[in-house]
Amino acid sequence: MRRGLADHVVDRMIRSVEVTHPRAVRRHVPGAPDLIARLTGSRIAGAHRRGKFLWLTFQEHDDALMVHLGMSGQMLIRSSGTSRDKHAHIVADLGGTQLLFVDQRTFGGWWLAPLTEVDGSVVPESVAHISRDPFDPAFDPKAVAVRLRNRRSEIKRVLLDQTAGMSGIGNIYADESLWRAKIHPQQVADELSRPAVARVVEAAQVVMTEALAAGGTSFDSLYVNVNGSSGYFSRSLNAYGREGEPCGRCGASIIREKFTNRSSFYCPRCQRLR
DNA sequence: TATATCTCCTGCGGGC
DNA sequence: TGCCCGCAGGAGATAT
Repeated sequence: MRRGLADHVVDRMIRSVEVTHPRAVRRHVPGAPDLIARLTGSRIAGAHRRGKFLWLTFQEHDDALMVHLGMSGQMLIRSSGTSRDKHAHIVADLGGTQLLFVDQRTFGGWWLAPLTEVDGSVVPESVAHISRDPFDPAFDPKAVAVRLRNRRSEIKRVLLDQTAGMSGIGNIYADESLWRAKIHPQQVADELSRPAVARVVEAAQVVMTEALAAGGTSFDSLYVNVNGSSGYFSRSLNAYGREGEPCGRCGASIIREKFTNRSSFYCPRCQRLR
């Protein structure tokens, strides 16, 4: 999505902004009128990302437009005059084209945040606490493995914690990474061996690289790029969503278990709790 | 201070 | 057919 935005919106000026759902801008504390006023007339300078956080920078000022897609958010490019999507909560007119923020479940949103320097990188303040993701040039797998292994919590919880050492991993990629590394999701991180944690980090890098190459993981029309096309990584999933199906490695039936208001999928034979 | 749980939300599918 | 319930899940707030 970041790449798509870089291709379609960089160097474009925001001519007007319309906010039709207050929840979409709830993280912009001064409110929708302030967000609209500060974006209008701004020319987009760049599109950036860390983990699941996306932001646009501008030529005129040092505030970044933060974008988080939550579960169902989309950033879509449409020709002006195209019929409005029911869940298009924010529309930015770029002159001839529109940048839409569409979000069915309203977990995502837009807000402005000042840029700041953290650990040698310039990022929005909202991202200062978020760990680097595996595609960050400064991502250090060995240092990340040490940080993860310091946590006395289940390894899957640690992977989902965006501040724990590595960001960008959600429920799907956590299950896929742990399947690949042959680690049980409930294994406590600080009870894992150094090689085992290193294996998890490496597996996460591989899983996310493959997913990125496939355009992301899509199960339905909610997961699309800026042009509305879906990713195809879901066809490559080994554990997530495969309850009762044979493990591609050993043939055992994939198990689904409740995990903090969501589900974990894993192979009971390859991923034993030790 | 570290870790765990709750909450927000909408559309869909299943059960009755 | 219509109603109700559970489920999906990211991240901040709140609780332990």
